[in-house]
Amino acid sequence: MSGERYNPREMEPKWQKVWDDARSFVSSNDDPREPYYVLEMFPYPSGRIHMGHVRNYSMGDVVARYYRAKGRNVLHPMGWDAFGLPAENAAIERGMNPGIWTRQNIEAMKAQLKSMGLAIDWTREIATCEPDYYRHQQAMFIDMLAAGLVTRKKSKVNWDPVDMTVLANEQVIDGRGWRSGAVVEQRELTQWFFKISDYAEELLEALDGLTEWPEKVRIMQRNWIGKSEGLRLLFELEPGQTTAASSIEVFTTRPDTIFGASFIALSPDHPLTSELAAGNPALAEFVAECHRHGTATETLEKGEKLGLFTGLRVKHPVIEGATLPVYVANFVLMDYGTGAIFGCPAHDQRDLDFARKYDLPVIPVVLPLVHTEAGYADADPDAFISKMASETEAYVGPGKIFNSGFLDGLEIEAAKKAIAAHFAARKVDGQAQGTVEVNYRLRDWGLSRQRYWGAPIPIIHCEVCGTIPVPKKDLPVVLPDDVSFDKPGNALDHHPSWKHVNCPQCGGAARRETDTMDTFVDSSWYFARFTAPDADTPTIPAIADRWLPVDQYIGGVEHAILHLLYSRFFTRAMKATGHVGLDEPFKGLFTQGMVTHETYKSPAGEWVPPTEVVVETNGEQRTARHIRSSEPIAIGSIEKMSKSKKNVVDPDEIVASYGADTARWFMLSDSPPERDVQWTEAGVEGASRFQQRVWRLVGETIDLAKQSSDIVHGSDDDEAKTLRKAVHRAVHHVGADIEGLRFNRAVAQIYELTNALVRGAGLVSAAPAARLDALQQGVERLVQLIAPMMPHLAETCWQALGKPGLVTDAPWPEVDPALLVDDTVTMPIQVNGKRRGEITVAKGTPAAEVEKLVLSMDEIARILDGKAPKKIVIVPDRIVNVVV
RNA sequence: GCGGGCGUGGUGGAAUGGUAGACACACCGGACUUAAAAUCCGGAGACUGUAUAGUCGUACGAGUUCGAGUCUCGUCGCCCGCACCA
Repeated sequence: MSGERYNPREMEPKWQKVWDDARSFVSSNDDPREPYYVLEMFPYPSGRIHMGHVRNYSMGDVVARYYRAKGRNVLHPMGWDAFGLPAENAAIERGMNPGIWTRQNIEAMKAQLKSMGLAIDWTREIATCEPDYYRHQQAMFIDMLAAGLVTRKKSKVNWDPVDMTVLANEQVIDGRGWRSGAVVEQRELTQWFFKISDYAEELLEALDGLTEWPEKVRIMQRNWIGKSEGLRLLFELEPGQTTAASSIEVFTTRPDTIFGASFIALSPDHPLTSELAAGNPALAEFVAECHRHGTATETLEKGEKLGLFTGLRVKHPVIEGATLPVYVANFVLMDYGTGAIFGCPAHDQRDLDFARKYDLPVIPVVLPLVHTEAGYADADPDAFISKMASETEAYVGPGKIFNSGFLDGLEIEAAKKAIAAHFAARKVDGQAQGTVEVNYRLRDWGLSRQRYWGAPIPIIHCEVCGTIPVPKKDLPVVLPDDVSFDKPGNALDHHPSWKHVNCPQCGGAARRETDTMDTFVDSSWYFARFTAPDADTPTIPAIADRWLPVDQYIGGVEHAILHLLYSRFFTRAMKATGHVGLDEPFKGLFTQGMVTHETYKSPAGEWVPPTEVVVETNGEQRTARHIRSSEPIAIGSIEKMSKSKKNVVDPDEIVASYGADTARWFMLSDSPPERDVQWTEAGVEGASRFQQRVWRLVGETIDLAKQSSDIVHGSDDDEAKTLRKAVHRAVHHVGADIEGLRFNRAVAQIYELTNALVRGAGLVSAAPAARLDALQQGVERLVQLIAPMMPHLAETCWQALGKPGLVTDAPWPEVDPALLVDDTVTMPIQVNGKRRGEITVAKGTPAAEVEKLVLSMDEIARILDGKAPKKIVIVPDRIVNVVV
């Protein structure tokens, strides 16, 4: 049988059918074995899989197949994140119904995924656009509403005045609508929110427990939640002003710099600003100006600070008789803190920029430490004050408070405490002037989308009864199929009859909510639905709790914040409403890198796809030309595969020409999985060659066994022993590397083992009785090691070797610990830290004996040249270092 | 600006503080072949014209250590995330 090439095109569909028929990857909720849940982020059904999917699902599949072999009850499901804008765009551009378009895409992508030979339990497949899925989401929304986890409030949206539609943030490009090009306006709509901010502290604290998450993702979430501790502080208005208000409340994290305050600034959206603008045309114009610039990126990037004096003045809270001017400033945000600040220019960069522009006082109150010959010392106050008088950089470092009355001499933290106590004891408008407060950057999660293709929010608006949830017995609220997209705006809203219903409470005429849910809601619980995909309730809590949390979740970093944070919140909300019994959905998280490719450009400057380019290597030189026209092609930089740069490689074509195993193997080899991988023709060729190499090795082994069918196996000779050791080492390391998701290292181990086995096969004929058994066993183990990565090849080899059953069902090989250790060890010998030789001794040789041996060595004596060693460091079994 | 990460041969990358460059790709040489492909064997960090020898070498500069790619400090460069959050 040797000499015959392995044909993946023939074998891959064959084995896929065998696994299907045997229901190999269907997992049972009743299986008593220890569960293991591995999940890759489910795809949006765009219609075609891309190399990023291949990489993502290859990794998950290795984990799934490995833990199956280790005897765990593995859950490895797949579904579709099927709601979202592209379906509506297809409807508008091609006149296709979003549902039909989406379901066609799902079928096409499913076929592609199946051709990869993934160990997926397809019986649990779910698509978020199906009423069977979103009815449960609607039910949970109602539960969460009842539990006080949902609220309704006004919020701004991006409004495209030409298309008459609400735009998502990513549809706003440089302040204009992506389709119409019209300048986008901000409009206020009443929308639904999940009260995720109520969980800010808990979501923050629980991050510490997610030890199997990348540190990077945890930091990103921590920053996103953005906890800060500060003081709410009331500033009394001077009497006789143009407003009825008597005070302004600000939030600050630097109350210690209060003696350095030189102005108050209000957000353009502050209620007091609106009140004042009503009687002040210049201010009204300024506020309008700020709104126009609000979305324009140039303003943000330049960061120009603009403000307008309101004419109001407040009393300085700690300097008797002093007052501060009140400005409206473009850089003050309404939705953080109180929408008003006090400015201390000396110690805040923004405030300093503002002060320089409007010529406001700069009063230093924190004295930095300076480095002197004697060490660190306080800076000279007068010198610092005169330096700051013309300085353009604020001092934000540590130091001692000065220039600040009763705070003088305190460190910053102590001063914060002292000033907080001071203001807590004083009263303004009958309340404490200052209150310590913790603030979070995290806002509530607005889930309303003015879109057709999403899960309907199950609410009915009644003129009489108000906002009424749809009774659970009436769920699901199903999207109508007969919609048209010829009018701009929300097709659901335009539907002639859908929204007209009777109020479930009073029976009178009422109106359905026509907003649908953010698709992030869909993806915030699908992992739980997989545990009981046919249940009549959203979950079966006992079953969900047995599988969850997901042991290993794998996906792109682009979801590091929103999807993962929302899922963490939603799991808590599901717990609060009795749908699961746990807080954290994902125990282990892994974020894989992107797939990149070289870019190519024609002389005309157009991007050229790799399929139309021939790359030629001439020594060190690489040149490219067009496959048809032969015109020279410029080889450009390596970029993430994207349609716009045309540097994409279609997985279908790779599977058709090289087979799924080759694509999978290449995705796993070489590059560490968390880093970007570069797709290269040479790399794929190499993967394909390795596949053939394994196949030849198997064939050769079978031939050797046939030729030696009459020999009696004797005991191992040294070659056989060496081979067995190599095998056990490889089994050990590959297992550990897969568990640690170091697939590239697992691959390297397998290469090494293959090299050893090929060499071993060449040595069998000389002594078959002593060596054949070791080879055969080694090749069998090799097949098992590659099975999680190249499962089709592995099955073919397994069968050829005459092994019963499927390698997919074979238990992971056991490691004999005795074969992992050598009885001798080679220790390098260093002289003054430089390697000068080595010595091979029995393992565990005592240091004293090693020292004697080393000093008696000629080469060492030569290097020492008669000098006596000052010290000899010996780490047993590791290294010798002679210090002269 | 703030936060995080990274910097190792021609390339992707290995290396619990202990022999730097495993493994692979590309390259070069040889074998087989009429020839090519495929395959097999071998070479290879740089420099010292030779190499069983030596020197240098993990972005750069210091430091800790018997010993540093790995730890500490500083500099430079690249990448990512957040970005007027008071």
